[in-house]
Formats: sequence, C-alpha cells, structure tokens
Amino acid sequence: MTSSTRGKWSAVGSIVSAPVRGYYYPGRVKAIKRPIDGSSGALYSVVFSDPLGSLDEADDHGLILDFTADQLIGRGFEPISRALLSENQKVFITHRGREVSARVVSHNEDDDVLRLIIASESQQITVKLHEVRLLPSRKSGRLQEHPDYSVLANGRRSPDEEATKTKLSGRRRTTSSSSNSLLAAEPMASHSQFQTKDHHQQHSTPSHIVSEHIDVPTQQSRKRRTSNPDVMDECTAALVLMSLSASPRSPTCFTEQMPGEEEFYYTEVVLRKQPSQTTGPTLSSGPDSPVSLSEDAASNSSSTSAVMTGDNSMDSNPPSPESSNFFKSNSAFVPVYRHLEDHEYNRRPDPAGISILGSNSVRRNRKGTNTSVLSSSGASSHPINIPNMDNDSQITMSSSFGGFSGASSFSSGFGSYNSFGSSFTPLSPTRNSGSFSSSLSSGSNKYLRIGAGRGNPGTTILQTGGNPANRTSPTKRVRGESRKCRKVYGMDKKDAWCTQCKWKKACTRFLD
DNA sequence: ACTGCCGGGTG
DNA sequence: CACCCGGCAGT
Ligand SMILES: [Zn+2]
Repeated sequence: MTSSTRGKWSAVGSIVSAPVRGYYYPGRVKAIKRPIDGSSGALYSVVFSDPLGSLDEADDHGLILDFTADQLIGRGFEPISRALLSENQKVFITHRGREVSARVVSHNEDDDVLRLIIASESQQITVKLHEVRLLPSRKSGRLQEHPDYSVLANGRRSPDEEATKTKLSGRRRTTSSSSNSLLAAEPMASHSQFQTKDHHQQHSTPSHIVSEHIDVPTQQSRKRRTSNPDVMDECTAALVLMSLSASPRSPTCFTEQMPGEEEFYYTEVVLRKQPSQTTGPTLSSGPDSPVSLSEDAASNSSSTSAVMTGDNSMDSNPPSPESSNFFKSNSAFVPVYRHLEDHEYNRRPDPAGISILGSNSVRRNRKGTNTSVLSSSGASSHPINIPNMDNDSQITMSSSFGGFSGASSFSSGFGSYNSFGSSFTPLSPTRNSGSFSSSLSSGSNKYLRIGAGRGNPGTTILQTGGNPANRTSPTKRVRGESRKCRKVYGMDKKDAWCTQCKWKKACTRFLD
C-alpha cells in the first residue's frame, strides 16, 4: 500500500508523529539515513522538542531518535489508520467545529473506534480512528481545549492562548503488566515522575485525575513490534543509542538534514550484514540498570549504529525475555555510513531513490505525473506546534528484517542529552519529558505497533529482502507552479474544470 | 488566503 | 466507480 506520490518532497523537515515509548509524539524529521546498498529501509532521525510533545517549530532541539518509515505517522509515512493508539495517547479532533485535544480512552482494534475523552471537558466521545490526528492542525496554533464552557456556549474562543495542556490522568495501564517492565512500562505511567506543571490550568480534569500531575501523555499508540517486547528502559536505551551513533561530524556519518537546519552533514547509512551477530554490542540494561553498552560499538562511530529501531523485529521469536535483547538480534547488520552528495540528498523521485526505499507497491499513481515515489500516504501531520504531550519512552530495538535498526545519531548537537542513566534532560525547565525511546514495529498487520502493547499473534515475519522501512519515500512534492483547472477557470466556471479537479483530485487536464 | 490533491466516505 | 469533502502541504 504505498502509494506513490507523485511529486517529490523530502521528508526532511516534515513533522511527523513518532512512537516513543508507546505514545506518539510530534517531531520533525531531521535527517534521513539510507542504506546504501539499497537494501533495507531508510532511517529517519526525528527530533523532538524539548518538552517532548511540545513542538514548537523552532524549538525542536530535543532528543533525536531514528525511526524507520513505517514507524512514523505523518505525511509521507504511515496514515494514522495504521496506528494503534494507546490509552492516554493525546490526539486532536475536530469536535463541534473546533479542534480540541483529547486523550484516548480506548481503541478498539476491530473497528478502529476510539473512545476519547476531551481534555477540556470530561466528556467522552466515540470516533473513528481516522478522524483523529496526532498533531494539531496547523491552523490552530493552539488547541482550544479549554475548560471553559464558554466555548461550548459560544463556540468560539479567542484564538490565542497557548496551548493549554490538558492534563489527563496519567495513569495508563499496561497491558501486560507482567511482562517486562520495559514493555509494559510504556503505557504505564512513567511519567508521573516528572513534573507537572501546568500552571495555568485550572480546569478540572476528569475526575480521577491523579493528583500527580502528569503531563499529558498524549499520544501513544503502539505499533506492533514484533513479538519481542523488550523495550528498553526508557531513556537509557535511547541515550545509549544516541551516544553510539556517530557524532555528527564524524566523517562517516552524514545525515540528510533539512535545509534550514544547521547541519550539514548528510549521512547515509549502509547496512551491511555481518556475520557475527549476537555478540555485538550489547547493552545491558535492565530496566533499571543503566545501560551500558559495549563501547566498542560505540566508539566507532562509523560503523555502529545505535538505535535499532527495527521494524519488523523478529517476531518470530517469542519475546525474548531478556531485556537486553535489543541488540542481540539486531546486530546482524552493521550500518556503514557514507556521504551523500548533495544532490543525492534532496533527490527527487528518481528511480534510484525508489529503489532504495523499496519498491513497492505503488498506490496510486497519477497518470501523468511522475510516479515515482513510493508510497506515501498522507496522513496527517502538520507542521505546527503541538501542545504537549509527554511521557516516557522506551526503546525497543528490533530490527527490521534482520535486524537493523537504526542508528541514531543525533545529528546536530543540540540538546544535551545526558547520558545514560537517566533521562535526558530537557533544556527547558518547564516541562519535561523525560525519556524517550523508540520502539518499533513491524508491520504487517493492521497497526504499526509501538511498543507496549502486545503484539498480536500474527506477527509479521520478517520480510526478508524487502525492506521494511521503505514505504513512502518521501519525495518532496514540490508544488509545481502549475495552474490547474481551478486556477485557470476559476471557481466560477467550475464546470469547465476537469472532473478530477472537481473532485479535488489530481488534475488530469493540466498535468504538471 | 488560496491552490492542489490525498485519503476517505458514500451511493 | 463517480462524486464529495476534510484536511494537509506548499505557495
Ligand atoms: Zn483539472
């Protein structure tokens, strides 16, 4: 299902929702690392805002995690319909004509019906999964959730305000409590430990909110990771990973960055399969224990990758109990980085690009236009700020077929991550969110599963050769300056438009 | 603010 | 499918 998008757009810079410890948080794709040999999927380095969850455009100097395309929700990546939202995941929905934020109370996997509780009111509503967004719409700079009823009454409220954060009750339950804490953890409230803050809002939240505040964890969903549930303990894992990854500057690594950003390096990661496996870097970390990873791995920036986001992890294996398994399986591939040339990186849909990402089914191709790209499904993401969310994360690494997962590099060094041990500290004092992690998933079934939930039985197996990650390759679609029927004929004379234009579909008369 | 059109829904 | 339309992305 991928559709090919026709234009090209680069994923770099786009805002997506990425799974961090079971919840989806807004982040911006800062770089793309792709395997050189074309094989497996590319990794997208997503930068989160400091307070995880508050996305402020300029402020995305928080942690950076790598994800495979199929772990991300957003334009050019997976549609929200592929997300399995965890309880307490923050979502945005247009309710009574206004965009409001809400948290997920339940997500029925069978029919994708979500039970949500609107943040500002304690009212619950039922909506379909596709009706919600993980990111606020760009227009509403801030959500309007308010406690106030005035809204209700009037319908309108000043546009301003900052986003209030809703505080929801924080507790989420784990689905499987017993299993490793890691997994389970995600849904759990790990966040409670962090602060709470929210000053401004007085509105009461639903009754049982916990007194502790939690920041709002809003988005969560779980993708399916393969069976393996091991999620690392939050941050630590992540941190480790990051640390592993090469430093940005190291010659070896380059990452595609967004143009505006300061980074200049582009990296590509090449994964290579290595015979040895298991032995590789290991992290040990129990949930509690700080993660330690072998240094070697870390030290070479060049080769190692830290994160493993795997996509399909090996589901085949039952969840390995050990906490540290991340690497284990994954280690088979070692990423190698190489430089990308400039052009390469902001490439358009050339075949090459495609191939790299994987080819795949193209979903819809427009006739005249360029086809090329892989699928993209549009989903929602808008560049905007997001109000808040946070929670913790866990990391899982699984690898995609084989195991590779991502390498994380934080590309530029913004933020300071503290190292291991605990969480990464946000720069801003205000909210925090502590950890993060990425989890991943595989994808075969309906949802991308993010960490914690348990997977379902039919996990996917690895797709071997395929690249898991591929999927939409975001080629950037540049909006050509085309004049299509609408513009040419005007709204009046709509009759003159080609039918596609009338349907708001891609114009067939004026192909670009 | 406006254009283009994806992704979904409906009949 | 034809037909619509919410919503997002790029200008
Ligand atoms: Zn047309």
